[in-house]
Amino acid sequence: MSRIVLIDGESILQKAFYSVPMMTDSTGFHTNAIYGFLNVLFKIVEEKPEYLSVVFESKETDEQKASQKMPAALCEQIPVLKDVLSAMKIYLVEKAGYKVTDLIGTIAAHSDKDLTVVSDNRDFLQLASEHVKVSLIVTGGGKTEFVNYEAAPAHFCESLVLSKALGIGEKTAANLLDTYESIEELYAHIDELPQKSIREKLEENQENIDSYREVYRINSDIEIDFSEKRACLDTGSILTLEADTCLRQLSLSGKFEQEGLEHQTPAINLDRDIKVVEIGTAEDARHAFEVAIKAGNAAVRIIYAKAKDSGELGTFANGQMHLQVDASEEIFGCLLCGGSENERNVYLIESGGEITVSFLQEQIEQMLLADQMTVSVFDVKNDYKKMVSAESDRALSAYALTKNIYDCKIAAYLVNPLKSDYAITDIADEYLHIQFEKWAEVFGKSDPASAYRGRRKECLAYLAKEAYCLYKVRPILEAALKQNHMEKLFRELEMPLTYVLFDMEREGILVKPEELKAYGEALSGRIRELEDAIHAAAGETFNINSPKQLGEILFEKMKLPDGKKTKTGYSTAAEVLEKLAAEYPIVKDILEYRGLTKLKSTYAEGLAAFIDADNKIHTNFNQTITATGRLSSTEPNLQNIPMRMELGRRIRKVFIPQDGCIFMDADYSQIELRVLAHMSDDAQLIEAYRMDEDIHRITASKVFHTPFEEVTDLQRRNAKAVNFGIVYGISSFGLSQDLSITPREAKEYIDAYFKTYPGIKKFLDQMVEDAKDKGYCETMFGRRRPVPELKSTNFNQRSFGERVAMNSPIQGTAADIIKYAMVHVYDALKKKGLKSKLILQIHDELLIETRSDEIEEVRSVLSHEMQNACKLAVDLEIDLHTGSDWYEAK
DNA sequence: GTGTTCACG
DNA sequence: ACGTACGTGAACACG
Repeated sequence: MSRIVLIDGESILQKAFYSVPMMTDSTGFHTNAIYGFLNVLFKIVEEKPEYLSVVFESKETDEQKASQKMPAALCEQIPVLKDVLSAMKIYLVEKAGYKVTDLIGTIAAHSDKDLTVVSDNRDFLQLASEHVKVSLIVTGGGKTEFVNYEAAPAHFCESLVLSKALGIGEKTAANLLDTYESIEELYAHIDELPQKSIREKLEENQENIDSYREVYRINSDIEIDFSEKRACLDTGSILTLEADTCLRQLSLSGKFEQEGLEHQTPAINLDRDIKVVEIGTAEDARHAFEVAIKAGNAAVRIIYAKAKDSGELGTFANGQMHLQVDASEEIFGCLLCGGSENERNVYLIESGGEITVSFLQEQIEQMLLADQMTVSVFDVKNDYKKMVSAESDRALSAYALTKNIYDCKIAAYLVNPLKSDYAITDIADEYLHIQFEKWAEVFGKSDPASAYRGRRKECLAYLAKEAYCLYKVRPILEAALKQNHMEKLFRELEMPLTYVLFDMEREGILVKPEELKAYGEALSGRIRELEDAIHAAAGETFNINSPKQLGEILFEKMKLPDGKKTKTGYSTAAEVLEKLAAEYPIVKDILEYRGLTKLKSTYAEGLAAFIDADNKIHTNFNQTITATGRLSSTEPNLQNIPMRMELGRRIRKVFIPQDGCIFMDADYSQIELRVLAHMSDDAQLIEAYRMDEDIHRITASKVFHTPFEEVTDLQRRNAKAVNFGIVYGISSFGLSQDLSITPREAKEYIDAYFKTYPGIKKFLDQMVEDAKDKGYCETMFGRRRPVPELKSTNFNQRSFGERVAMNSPIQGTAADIIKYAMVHVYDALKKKGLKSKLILQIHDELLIETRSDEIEEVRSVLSHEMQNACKLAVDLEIDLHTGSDWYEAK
């Protein structure tokens, strides 16, 4: 017997809210109503109804709050419940502007199946009939039960209207109607009524009766598409992995023990079940992509390597170098999951024969740019080279190029930026509960291209497993991002940015290898001198680079007054040595030696090792490393090229633009402090920025009660240090270290600062409180960082958590802003057809290799997009310079 | 692999 | 009574 169950969403949720004790997830989000609702739902599901749907009045949350005085703690649970239900693949019905009663009434009137309406609203009894069962929820004593009605009680509609209109009890109304049969009859015999009060009420409200009839009548003539097919319920799969992920985030996982609700265990053995299906003809390949596009959803893993080519050098027997040219073909293939009926059959489409490299690239690109498509990938920045044609690269914005791409690595990072690793195996384990061997466990250190050369089959089988996992995990990550309201950040910022970074890396930065070499050699002489002097002063030769040996020499043999200790011994950090430098020449030499060897090994020699055949350095920008949302740069790190000291700064002279170009460099002026001014809405700090004067001097003037013109250098320096400290999550000890003053004095500065800018104090306290409450802090754009340290019982850990809660929203918002600027600058340059290229980002700074004939256009794009990356209460100012090398442009 | 140091924002 | 400024990456020494 097939029956449609319709659940009145709001009324059940509301009932649950008031009958289940308050509970929250780890972030402080209220979950009691959701929990109660799901208990009801699962109870219904246990009965294995064939069709089930939850009906909501789709009101805006704000509207709800206003119109029904709904508590915020309940309101906030509604959208989340809807997400959970969607994840369970339960059919949600809602139509703006209509009451649930009317929606359900309409569905009931138009269905030829029997219905059950589950609600807390007695009004539904009007519908009760042979075909419509009304199930009213009754809670009490921790139990939830349903009272079923298969027929409306006698005179139900009339007594409902009467009781509402007169404000009398339903019982009283029903008794009256038992006697007089209808409201009209009642009025006809009004004089016979014994109670004076009832008579009066009847007389007063005679005109209202019809309007009450209207209000309580259940309409059945709404235009609504109710799809029985979509309501069809597969009870076995209610607890999908998406749903499980949602419930885990709500700390509700495992709280339901109803039968038939076992987790949908991925009864899958990747090695046994995932099959690589080789596609041999262009026609089959085309078909596979067509199927994927039609499904609107697929996952791909790309394998690509150039054959041994011009890059690799061989050696003749006589020692002469030569280019080793290997005739072997280009390796290019893709593993496509979602292009077949059975997702466990992963297609291998490999170049060869009639499947040419360019054909395959075209097919992939077509899928990438199709309408209504989602392509699940992993670390897509590495794949663009083969996924996007030169034409599209030239013509399309980063946003357009990435609109269909779903990079699971980026998504997993946004869900939780604190992980040390975002390998596919980690993601599969966490979100799919699927375990398989890490790449390195199978193939060691060899990259996919060389693994392919030696162990083709195994390599492809591994990539197929990855493709399958990406296919399965995408909806789960999507649900998690949706729940965290991070879809926009993902779609409109991080995904387009993947393409911007790809292009920056591909472009690289040109260097002058000979000058870099000369720079290193120039250091060597002085380094040797210092080495000799230090050894002579110590009376023995030792390794100056060994903190252990150096500590022993200085503090034991030479008996210098020891300062700080580290876990392993004496600290020889610059901070300690600087205090001794004035008195002991050897220490001064050591500091100079340290500085010079740092420049030589890390920069002169370190950078030289990364110069490619094109005389360029192609750094790697990592988008999934930092806890705050910043980028990081590796192999080599081009975000820490010396700047503060003149000698080191000269290294920047070896970074040069290509022929016909200059460098244009722009950096935000105190972006973090401006973000703080905006986020805190502190009137004083905002005003200070509107004055358009030296912010540190203004701060000094205000904090030390000194006229602006009379602020001393020391006062300004102190104010500047406090400004920095504030952004880091100030502590008196930290500030005292920085300024070499006592923590007592530091505290006085801080107190004076907060007195000057009371809004800042309030804001920072609020940030900590919010983070303690919710378990995470967030940026203006909704980027989150969990702060588990706040729960620590260890004072230091907890203090650290508090500083993180103050710093991360600021540093992270600044990171979001420059990322937006990058995407906008990139797209604007492309839209204007300019050939100048964004090549570096250094946290608050962008470097553009600017064609000499585009200087003014680029200047205008760069400054406009950086200054207008977002709207703040204060202006975003930049300093912009040009030059013929990076030293000059900065 | 971990700790120390130091380059940057 | 704790012992710190926030965020990174690379080189080097050492177990």
